[in-house]
Amino acid sequence: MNPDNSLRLLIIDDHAVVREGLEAMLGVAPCFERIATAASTEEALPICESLRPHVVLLDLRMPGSDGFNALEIIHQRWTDIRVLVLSASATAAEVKLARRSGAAGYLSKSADRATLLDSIQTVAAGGFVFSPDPDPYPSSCPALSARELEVLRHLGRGLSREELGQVLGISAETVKSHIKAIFQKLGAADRAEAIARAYELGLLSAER
Amino acid sequence: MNPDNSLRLLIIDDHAVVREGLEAMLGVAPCFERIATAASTEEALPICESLRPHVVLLDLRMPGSDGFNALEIIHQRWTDIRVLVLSASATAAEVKLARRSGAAGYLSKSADRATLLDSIQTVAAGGFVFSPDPDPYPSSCPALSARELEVLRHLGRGLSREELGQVLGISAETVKSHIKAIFQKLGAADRAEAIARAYELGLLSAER
DNA sequence: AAAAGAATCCCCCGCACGGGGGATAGGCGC
DNA sequence: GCGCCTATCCCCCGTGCGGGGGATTCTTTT
Repeated sequence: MNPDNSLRLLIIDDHAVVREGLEAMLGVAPCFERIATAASTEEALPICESLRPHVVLLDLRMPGSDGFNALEIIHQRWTDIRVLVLSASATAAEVKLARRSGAAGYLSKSADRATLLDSIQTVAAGGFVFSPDPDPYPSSCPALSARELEVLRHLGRGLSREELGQVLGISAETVKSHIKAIFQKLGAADRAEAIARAYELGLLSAER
Repeated sequence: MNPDNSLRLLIIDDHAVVREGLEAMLGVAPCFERIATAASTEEALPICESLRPHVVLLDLRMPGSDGFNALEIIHQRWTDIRVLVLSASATAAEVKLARRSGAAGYLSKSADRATLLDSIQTVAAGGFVFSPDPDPYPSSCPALSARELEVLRHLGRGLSREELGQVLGISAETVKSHIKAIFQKLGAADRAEAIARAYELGLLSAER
């Protein structure tokens, strides 16, 4: 599909182990012209500009500017760059959200090397990789919708209904409806419990 | 310290990417006789028996039987095997717990390749690696008091001030004071943000 | 075509929440 | 003894929160 030495790849992950590991693992494949790495979004942007990678491997969970930010920025600024999201927990809701944010694919870290290489090539060729495979995680959560997950994330930042509505461009009443649905699905009595349950279920993660 | 080709290493991580990445990354080092991998605790135990690795690289965050289990089992069954814990978030409490559970070392995934290799060799030689280095994470938490942490935990269970007061045997007003202090220390606007920050800072942990 | 779900918006209402003031004890350091 | 911190308790007060009831448009599924 892709001739040898033709792909430029950028790996964005805050963990050196994952970063260097991926580099070592993919470095032996003949299809890459160059593999670059970045530990943060800030570090990644100038590299995108200069290297013009075909594919970006992006970890969603990073401290500071979270992965979704990076995803949206890259997708909007360089529409030709294909972003393949690599995440620890592949929640259905998060996959959906990633897709809507412009990702070309979403891969669990549980994927093996062959799958990873395949996915990179597929994505580079203009394809999409959104495996509907549920991750071997607790996942006994009644699947929040993409919108609900988005609301939930902002709840964790201390936003009021009103503020949240402004951020999302919807009315505070709608936000209320979403929050109500979240409570019901997570079996939470209030926002605090909802956030706690979200962390326990892996819907939110400490290593952003 | 260690002659070439003398070390047997077992990598335990549920993420294939990390597993194979580490393998590829460490494979080039001359000090290893053999590197094996396992995706779960169940998979790892028979390998420990047959391979008798000198060092086990263990990821604490795994679904099902969590990492601490594996750590304790391995440490008790094969006292000569040195376990080097590799974790995403190096919470002080978690490091302490790992040490007490028999780990020979605790390393953040943010550690670079050289540090990792060093640590493996140190541990294999009978040494310990418990870097008191705070992770490049927010970690600027102004130390909640024991009582405040207790209150915080219950907040995550959705208790009201009144209920919380009954559980702790104090008045709801006092609970309010504690909550107020928690907000101030964590810079949170409300309970939801307090819980989120607590998880991010490692004050609360998803893998109980 | 019909059913189901998601996302959007609206009403009423009670009360718990969180911010602002305090006060009184006990423990620890020096 | 004096300061500092923590834990405990109390008041007032506005408003945001969450529960209850709805409605309308979509898309997706059946």
